[in-house]
Amino acid sequence: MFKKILVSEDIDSISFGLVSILQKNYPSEIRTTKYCDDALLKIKAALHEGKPYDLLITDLSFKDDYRDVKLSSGEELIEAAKSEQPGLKIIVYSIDDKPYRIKNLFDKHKINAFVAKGRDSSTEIIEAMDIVHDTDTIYTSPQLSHIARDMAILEIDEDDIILLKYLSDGRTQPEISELLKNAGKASSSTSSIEKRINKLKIYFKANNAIHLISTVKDMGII
Amino acid sequence: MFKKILVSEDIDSISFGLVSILQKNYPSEIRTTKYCDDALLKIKAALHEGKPYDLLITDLSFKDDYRDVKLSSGEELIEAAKSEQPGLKIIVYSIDDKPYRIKNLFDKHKINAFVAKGRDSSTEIIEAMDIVHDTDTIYTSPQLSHIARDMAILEIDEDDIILLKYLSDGRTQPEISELLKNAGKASSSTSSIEKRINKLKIYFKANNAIHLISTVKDMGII
DNA sequence: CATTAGTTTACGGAAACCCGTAAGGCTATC
DNA sequence: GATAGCCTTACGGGTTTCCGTAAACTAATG
Repeated sequence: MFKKILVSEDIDSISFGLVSILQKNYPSEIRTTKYCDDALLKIKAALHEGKPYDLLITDLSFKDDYRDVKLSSGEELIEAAKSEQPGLKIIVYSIDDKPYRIKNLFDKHKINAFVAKGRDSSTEIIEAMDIVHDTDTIYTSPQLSHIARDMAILEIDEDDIILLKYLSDGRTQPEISELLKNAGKASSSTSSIEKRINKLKIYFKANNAIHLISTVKDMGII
Repeated sequence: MFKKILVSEDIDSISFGLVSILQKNYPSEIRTTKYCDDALLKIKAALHEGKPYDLLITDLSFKDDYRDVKLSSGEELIEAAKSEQPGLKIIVYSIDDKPYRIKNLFDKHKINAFVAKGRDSSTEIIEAMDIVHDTDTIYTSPQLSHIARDMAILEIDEDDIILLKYLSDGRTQPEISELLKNAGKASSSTSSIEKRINKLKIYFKANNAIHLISTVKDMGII
């Protein structure tokens, strides 16, 4: 059983509800933070005291407000936390159920579970905690199981993402070519860019570039 | 003070947290639902019994799942609820802080308050409830006050929205022209469509159509 | 009815995008 | 080092979009 849990979630009602759910099920020590920076500080401090957290439950998106923050997203917090305390188990609790982001979380950030905010998230959180604690198996909410399938065929890379972002920023293809050349990227000719866009249009079944950007934005890829 | 409150929110942890906050402050009768359809049924039933709800607190977006639903969004629930019980006070509690949607909620759906899910939403909910109960003033979360300003200059109409949706669906301008003609819309020539797109590009400071669609999607207009 | 103002449509050239084909370059293998 | 396969780049012509200008239409006014 987890002894010391940190909850990182900015929306007060969610944080409140989440803590209630946890307390109802486990006699753990639970701390909450509303900012990623604070979460990292707490993790560091606990590590220093020799009483480290053994589980981090975090959201992905945090609202901007008046405060200047170093870590502005769950991804950044996870990366920072892992480099401080590599063994820390991490459960992401988020509304964002876009295949690409979830895939990234498991592949790059080595999170242990992804629980989607939803009608049954309280039971899923508990399930996830049990599995993550006892085994090295990863956990995802049942309704996201289809994503495992999507993930397999999701073969778009960093460069694709960059290109899509340039397009969505209103750059023309010659402009993008220049930008990529200056960034020292390979295959930066207008021709290659055309080809890449074409590949993406086929992949996402888009009629034209506008449709493509619309689609990838809906999917949360950019 | 509100005597009978209905909370319509699909994510269990939020619903749980919200109810705790309400109970801590008011001795009201509180019911919760995870589906808009159920919320409407509860409102109808209470009305029939002669013990109607006097406040509805609802989210805007609800997750799809296995259940077939008639009302799939908060907007639809609000419209249905208002037609059943015009006097019902409504507070929207949502993460979606896009000017256009909020403007619509106040203008078309005559909601009484909009509280943004955030770090201080528990106090804001209480504030909103006090104001909405005692007066006919509308309430919005303080951090959204800038939206009142944005709202004033937000002069895009239904036809603009339709056009933007067609564009984001990958239609060409001649195709859109045909579609609008068939729908019996005025100013449906390719020329007029060009002109309208151009107006929108200027308005949203977009370099090209891709950029335009990207921008309006970010703003939650479509 | 003539004039004016505002809106819608038409048109044409320039720019950007789309799409197929082909040439050039790199690597691996025999 | 010749060959084949793969990736990148180049090029050309067709389509779509972009943008300015002008014509046609509508409605209101004197």
